[in-house]
Amino acid sequence: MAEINNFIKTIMENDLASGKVDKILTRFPPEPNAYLHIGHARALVTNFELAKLFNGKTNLRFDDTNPTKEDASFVEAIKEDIKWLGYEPANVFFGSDYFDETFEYAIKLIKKGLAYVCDLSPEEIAEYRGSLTEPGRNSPYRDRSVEENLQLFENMRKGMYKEGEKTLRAKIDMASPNINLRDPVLYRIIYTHHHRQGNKYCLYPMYDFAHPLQDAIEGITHSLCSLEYENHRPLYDWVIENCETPHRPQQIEFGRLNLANTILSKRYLKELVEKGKVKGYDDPRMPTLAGLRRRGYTPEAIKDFILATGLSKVNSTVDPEMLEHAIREDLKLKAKRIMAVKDPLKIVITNYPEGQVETLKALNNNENEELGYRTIAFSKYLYIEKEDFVLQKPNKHYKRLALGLEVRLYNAYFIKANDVKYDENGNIEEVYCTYDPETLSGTGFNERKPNGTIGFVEATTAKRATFNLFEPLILDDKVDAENFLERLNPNSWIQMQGFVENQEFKVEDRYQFIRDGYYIVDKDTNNDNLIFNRIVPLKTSYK
RNA sequence: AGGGCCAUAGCCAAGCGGUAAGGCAACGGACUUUGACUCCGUCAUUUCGAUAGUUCGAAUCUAUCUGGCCCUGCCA
Repeated sequence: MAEINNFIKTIMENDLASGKVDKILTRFPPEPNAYLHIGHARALVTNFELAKLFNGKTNLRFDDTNPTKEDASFVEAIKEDIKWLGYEPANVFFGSDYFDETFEYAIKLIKKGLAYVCDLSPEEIAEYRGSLTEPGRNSPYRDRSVEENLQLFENMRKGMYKEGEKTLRAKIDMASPNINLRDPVLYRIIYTHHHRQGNKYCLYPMYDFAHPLQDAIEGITHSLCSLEYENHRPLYDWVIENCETPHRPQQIEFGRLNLANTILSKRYLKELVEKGKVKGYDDPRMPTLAGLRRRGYTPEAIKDFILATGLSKVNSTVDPEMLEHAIREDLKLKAKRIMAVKDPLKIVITNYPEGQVETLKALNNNENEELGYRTIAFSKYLYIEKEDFVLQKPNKHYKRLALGLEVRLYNAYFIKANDVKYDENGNIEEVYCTYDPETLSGTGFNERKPNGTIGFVEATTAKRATFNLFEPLILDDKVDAENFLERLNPNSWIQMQGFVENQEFKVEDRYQFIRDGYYIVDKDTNNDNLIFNRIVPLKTSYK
């Protein structure tokens, strides 16, 4: 696996060396309101790998402070993705389990005169906040006494007010150039059933108040988050400072990861699913971890990809080629090479005895002999890929079959194409070839060079199979989120019916089909319905 | 425009005052029972967004400028 090296690692090294911290404790804090996607994998892998590097630990913490957006089903999906990647959180916590403790800290702020109950409506709060260029004005409720605030806050907790009627606000600075510091709301009233707490609370802390406290309570040393929270760090620090938490975590921001030509935002992934443009969050075309898993990506490939792309203080848009490279690299030595024909063309070996089926020994992976051998069939009747035959060699770079040319059938013999038979529509129906028994693979035959090597399957023993090929959902270079639905690739899922050699296939086994790509046996596969999903095509370079 | 952050090749990304790592992609070539893999080679020196300065020496320090991202939810 690639080595982890980034500015956060340096910060941790320094903090450890200076004695600022004596162990590393990170946390991965998803809000349970969406499926994890490849972009989230950066935060996930970074938090776990960095902690692991320093023999530290990582907590999984569901940031569930807004019951109107969250759902328990996402909790399970997120847990499963993390487990799939091979990470085991030291603890699984829920931000909402700290509500009582968080509440006590709010009381403390009120007593210190640093928080007050405000009766302004949402519109009024916005108006009083000022603008980017103009300072805000103090709320008329800013100077309520500590006693009155305490009483009102208690009433809020008891459910004596309607939603939106009152908030608890921090008393900081309405003239701050950082708008997050203009008396931010700490608590709001919400009467919605919470996925974990039920109807126990009607008072919910805002992210800006809850998050630093959650980090402090758990003893998080380095709280990693994305760039857009940089403006919130002064508030994060204010909360930690003024709540006088025993432990003081530090927030560090890094750039988000995007994939070129891929839409990653929650809102749009949700739209794809809800409008039926894909078959669900685990549709193999989706950039979700569930989708990539279904597609056949391995956890190792995902992790390698994340580490290979690194991270810095810029939001990066990485070329999907890098992800594809990671999965090819991982499967290279692991996947057996077998033969399949997605679009069959029948071959008749005219000098091969009718009715005879020969068994040949084939190496499972020419780069890794440990994967052993299997047997494949050969006879007078074979299938090859339609695109591997043309009547006449089109150019000197063409390395496949044509009339008068000889090619090697992978794992088998040289065959030479002599004639073709057309059907009533004028399409090529069969190709008549002769084979040379001297040229069997593995015998070291070296008298002449064939015009390339192609795959084949023996026709009488072959298994029928369905091949699913996937193209990016969106092909444009610039993904305009506003009207992406209209520009979805109509051919993003291509299905082909063909044949594979006669082997036993288990669900989720991965193979390399010679001269084509890496495939996984789909979970819907059964005895009479073999389904292969193409994980990624092989690299090709036609000249 | 008030504030914050960022800027190194087509895409990522090291570098932290001593003379531009690495990966992906691309391009030559060798090898080959996969046009794959592997191997060899090329790929920033009017060079680190631009300009000016400090210094024996600057991608690294300073100033100014330019460009990009984020911030006016009782979202996270």
